[in-house]
Amino acid sequence: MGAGKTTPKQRQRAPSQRALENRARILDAAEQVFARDGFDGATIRRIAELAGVPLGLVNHHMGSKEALFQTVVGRRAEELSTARLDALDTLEREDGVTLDRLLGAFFRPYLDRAGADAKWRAYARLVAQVSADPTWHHLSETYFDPTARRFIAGIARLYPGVRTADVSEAFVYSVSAMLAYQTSHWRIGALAGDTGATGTAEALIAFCAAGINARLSAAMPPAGS
Amino acid sequence: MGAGKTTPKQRQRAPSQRALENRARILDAAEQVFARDGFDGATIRRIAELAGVPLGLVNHHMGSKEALFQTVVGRRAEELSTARLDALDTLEREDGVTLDRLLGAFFRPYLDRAGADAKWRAYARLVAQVSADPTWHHLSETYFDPTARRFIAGIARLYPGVRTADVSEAFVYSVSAMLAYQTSHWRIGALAGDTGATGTAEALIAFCAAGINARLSAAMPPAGS
DNA sequence: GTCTATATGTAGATAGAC
DNA sequence: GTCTATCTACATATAGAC
Repeated sequence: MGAGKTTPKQRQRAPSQRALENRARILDAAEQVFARDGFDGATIRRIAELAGVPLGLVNHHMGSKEALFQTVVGRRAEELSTARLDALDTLEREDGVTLDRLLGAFFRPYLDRAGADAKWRAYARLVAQVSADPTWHHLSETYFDPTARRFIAGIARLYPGVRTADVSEAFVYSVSAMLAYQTSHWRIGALAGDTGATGTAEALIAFCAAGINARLSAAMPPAGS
Repeated sequence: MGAGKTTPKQRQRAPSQRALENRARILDAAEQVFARDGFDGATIRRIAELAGVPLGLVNHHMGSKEALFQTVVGRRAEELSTARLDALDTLEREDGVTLDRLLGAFFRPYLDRAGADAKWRAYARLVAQVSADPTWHHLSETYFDPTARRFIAGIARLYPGVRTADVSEAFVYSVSAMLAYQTSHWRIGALAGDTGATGTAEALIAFCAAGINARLSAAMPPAGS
């Protein structure tokens, strides 16, 4: 196996800084295009064009369109899950779990990032697509469900005797509200004549905490009876 | 202009019962395919195949793919808006407006139909697509916003002095919760280990009414301050 | 009104030069 | 590793026979 002359131990492949840069540019561009046009509406050509790389590089670095989508989603989902679980761990370690704080631990890692970075705002549209489309259920299972189950269990502990299905329902309502603000704030503006700013973390937490509490506190009869 | 022999006054076009049937079958098939695959993922070919009509008939009867989508959405949206506004009119005429009843007037016309008919369940996925995608904002403006504004005004009247933007925000959260149940109940099942039934109208109203009340009652400082 | 055949464009993916 | 040229498939839409 011929050793390189200038860099002795470089047996197989050099990372090549340009390759890494191109990879990152493709991921960023794909995120933007997938968020705007949806998975089916997006084209590899637009992604390559926006990234400023030749068309062939996209498939070369990322594989199929579907694999690229999963990579794009997974990259941010993993950062987010880590932050959320860290916040939850801290709460539980300090024995300070309340519904408000628990929702804050789930919402704020995303809302903080979305407030500061347009790339994270685009990510909400990706998640909304995955959540609404059973085709992507394996992505939900891999990236979202394990974290969601920890928070659902945390909420259930606050309401002894409650059914997990009811907690899951209320939790999905809450997540949908968070996503709805990110994906539909253009519609909120259209519906409201005034221009008051909306969408603070506090407003969202107030809405969801009250909703969850009402849904789980009430002696609501099982749906079937 | 030769008059027909057998049917004298048939100057321009007969409705032709088969044509009407084909039109209806195409609309139903389109609704199903658009709901399952999304606008971009759907193909005219699948729609024609599912409807059992030749490919050319779809464009002939419905025009472009985009026009077909709008027809599909509009058909149900108009029935729904009528039912919702009727219920609201009745409430206001009888001076019996409460937040719970108002949400019931908005939610029940849809939930009743969705509970009885799979076609209405598919419609939720169409609405979710329209709501999440600014590309379709003209559809929202035409079919959804006028009705939504009436309900937002009704809620605002219950909370004197509240900002319309805040009511709109809480209303969009609520609608998203309704849509989320229809589009993501597969995920609720996956998240909950148990199999308890969920998704009653009462559960949804309890969640949203409490959330809206908390969001609008609290002396929440404007987001900017 | 109904249906077949096809025009025209564009998609994802890849083979092979550099 | 990078990039160009291209293969193959399938999309919407329509022209024109019946």
